Amino acid sequence: MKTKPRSTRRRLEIDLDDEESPELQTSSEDENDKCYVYKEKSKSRSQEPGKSSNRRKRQSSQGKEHSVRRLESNERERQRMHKLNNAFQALREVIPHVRAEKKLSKIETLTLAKNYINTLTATILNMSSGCLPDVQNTDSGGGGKLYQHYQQQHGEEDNDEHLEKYSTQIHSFRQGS
DNA sequence: TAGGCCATCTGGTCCT
DNA sequence: AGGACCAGATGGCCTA
Repeated sequence: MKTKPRSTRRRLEIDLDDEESPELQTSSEDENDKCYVYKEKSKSRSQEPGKSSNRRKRQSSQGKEHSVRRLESNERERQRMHKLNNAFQALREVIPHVRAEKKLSKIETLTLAKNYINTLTATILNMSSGCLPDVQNTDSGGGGKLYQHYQQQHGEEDNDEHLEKYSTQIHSFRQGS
């Protein structure tokens, strides 16, 4: 269980008057929700040959303006990631799975979703086999296009394989892999 | 304690 | 030009 909201876990607090101390410091104000002060991260990247000095020069020449833009950019990136996480959550809610007491990870969510879609597609094709609409005369999609697309993606695979695969996967997640 | 998962920061690149 | 997107880095939390 995650006891602490992660959204407020770390925040950049750039001291606009001090740009020359590349180090990580902890704020002692709140021990329960530590707020880290990142002066400069990603050392390995900034030490790439030919790049480090340019970045340093640019930052010191533009100083505060750069820092302000960085903060705005960080905020937008957080919002973007929050949207992405909301989408993951929405996906989790529509995927049937057995491990309801534990949240699916992102990779589990994507993998299950893919196999769930395959299973549904296979089921639909099984149900509609023998009465597929004429592909040539339909331009609005429907079973024909679905069938075409499915065949392109899966060739001659047995439809039942997907149900079996999905079912197996659900059980492996159940066992907490 | 190691490993998995995650949030956040960051600089580069793409797109509008 | 500025925002969106991406991938790498980092460090915190949790569980086996």
